[in-house]
Amino acid sequence: MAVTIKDVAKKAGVNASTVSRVIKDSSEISDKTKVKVRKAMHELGYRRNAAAQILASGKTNTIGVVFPPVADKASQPFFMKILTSINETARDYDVSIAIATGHSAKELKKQIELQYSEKRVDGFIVLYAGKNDEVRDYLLENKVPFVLVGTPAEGKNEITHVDNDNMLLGREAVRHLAQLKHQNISFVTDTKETEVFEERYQGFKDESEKLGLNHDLLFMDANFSLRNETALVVMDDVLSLKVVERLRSQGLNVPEDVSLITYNNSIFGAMIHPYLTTFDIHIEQLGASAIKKILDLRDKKENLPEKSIIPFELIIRESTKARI
Amino acid sequence: MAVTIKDVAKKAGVNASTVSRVIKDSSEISDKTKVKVRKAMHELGYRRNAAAQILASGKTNTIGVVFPPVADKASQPFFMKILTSINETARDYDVSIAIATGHSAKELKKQIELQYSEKRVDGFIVLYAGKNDEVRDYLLENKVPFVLVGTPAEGKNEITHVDNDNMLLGREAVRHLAQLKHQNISFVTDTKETEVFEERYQGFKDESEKLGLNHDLLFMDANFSLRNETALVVMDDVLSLKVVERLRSQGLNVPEDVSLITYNNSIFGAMIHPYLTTFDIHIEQLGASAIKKILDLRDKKENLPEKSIIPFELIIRESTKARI
DNA sequence: CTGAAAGCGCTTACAG
DNA sequence: CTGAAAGCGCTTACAG
Repeated sequence: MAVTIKDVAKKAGVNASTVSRVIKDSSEISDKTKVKVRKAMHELGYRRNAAAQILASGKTNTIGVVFPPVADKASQPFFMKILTSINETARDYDVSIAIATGHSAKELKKQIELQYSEKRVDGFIVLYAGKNDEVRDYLLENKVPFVLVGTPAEGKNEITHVDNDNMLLGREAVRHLAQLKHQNISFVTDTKETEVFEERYQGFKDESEKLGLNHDLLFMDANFSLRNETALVVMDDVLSLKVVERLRSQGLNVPEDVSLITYNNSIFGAMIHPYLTTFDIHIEQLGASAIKKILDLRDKKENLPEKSIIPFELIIRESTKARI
Repeated sequence: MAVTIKDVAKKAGVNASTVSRVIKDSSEISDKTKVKVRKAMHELGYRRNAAAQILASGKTNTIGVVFPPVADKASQPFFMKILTSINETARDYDVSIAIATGHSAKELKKQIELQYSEKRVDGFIVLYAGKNDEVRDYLLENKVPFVLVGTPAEGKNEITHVDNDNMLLGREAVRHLAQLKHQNISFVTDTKETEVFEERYQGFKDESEKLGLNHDLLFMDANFSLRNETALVVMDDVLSLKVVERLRSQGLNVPEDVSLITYNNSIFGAMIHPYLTTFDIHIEQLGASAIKKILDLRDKKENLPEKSIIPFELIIRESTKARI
């Protein structure tokens, strides 16, 4: 039915193995033959059969992307954005993307175990870095190639991961606020479970102390309220929307009464006023770097785990303002 | 290396073809043999090789999901949510998901053309329904099985699609507002290009006229402002965030001065006050239904295109209020 | 530089 | 109900 390598071979007057070599642009084949074969491929509209190639070569050329086992992936633009970037970079390397989603780590583990054992994927990109994660344990134990986007709580040294410099991100936020003359600042989070939080908060603390600022940690829940802060560093811009609204309900306006700086530069930071001062963490680059890393790992170009640090960028908008 | 069908066959004392039949639970095989073979599979930890199965059977058992060619997929929780639901339903049918993303229809088309011609997917679920879409033209012309989530502007009769009843959604919004005694209402949108808009707006108009209400259409741009409206119907809850904020900047509060009802019931409708009165469009069901349809199409269980209508549900929260 | 052959791990008519 | 054989469309040592 479909045009195969054999049809091309016959038309070009060569052996099928030669066609195969031309497809992968083998340096063994003469240019003359290549031209001839390519012409035949083109005329016949040849397309390789992915399954046949995978079966014969043992390489799937597809990478699994693992989403976190939580219900609200949809509320964080991060995930859709990095998926897009991963998919688009993958295409440049001629690899496909499979996805794994689930409501629990157990479900996820089952899914990736299946994908890997049925030889559907060569490895994984894991989009979250929780503690004691069943998925990561499985991958590690079975020596499945994977890279983490984020920073693992344990095993930093055994796991290839790509992330921003979260400590520095914490420090830079403080520095921006200090430049604006703020002296009483707090860090606001809605989770203390993640490594991202810990690192950013650590950076926040270190720099605050270095600069001699009063600082504190605030948890965003029903009891959220300020003491004497004039500025806040908030974990992400979706959370910031809530914080801004809560402050307003307490009679405090951003940035007139309190400045706010946050992270991620998602669309939600520039949707309603005050537009948020935020750090762009370069999600496209995180995704692109992750796919490159996993391919290197698979091809054993890199054997040692390493951390890739993606630069960030401060976007100054309306939510931060000099204290007068 | 890995355990194959042959290993299982040898261990169970049967022929490889018998093992293959047991795997697909063929009714031809005796229960006795099935038990015996399954025991062997289990003891050896057998896993099928996906590529081999695809090559031999000609069925890929994977479906491509096509995202819209726009930059801001990430701002609409819809996409991540339906992707999750599609993936999870797909798993129940033992099918995998591939994705296609791109910045233009041309890019997308190239991608799906590749996926289909390399026999990586059996068909597609298309997540958008713009007019004059290159992707859809390609699918139609080449008789590639696909289902649309949404309603196509043209070819409603030739394309299997799943959607809510958008006309009814428009009418019901008006009805809710009418019950609350509002008489001057407007429909707010930021796009007039989509079929969803047209249908919801049509329903809005029809019902308004039927009930004798004053109605109008407002475009959300820099000039956005109300006339004498006391209530609005807004295209989605992310847009509603902007509308609420814009009104506030004009001295109008929701719901005290103007009521607002919207669609989608995303997380953003219940994140900051006023929590939005909204229609839940049952995205999980849209996704689940889409995957079932495409599999039926592939297996020719359904030959005729059909529209599946997914029910919706009104969630009353803070943004609508009786006029006094 | 190229060909002939074996093999990847399944499925599926065909035969009995 | 089960087996033997051919075949799906590639890749890759091996040989020359």
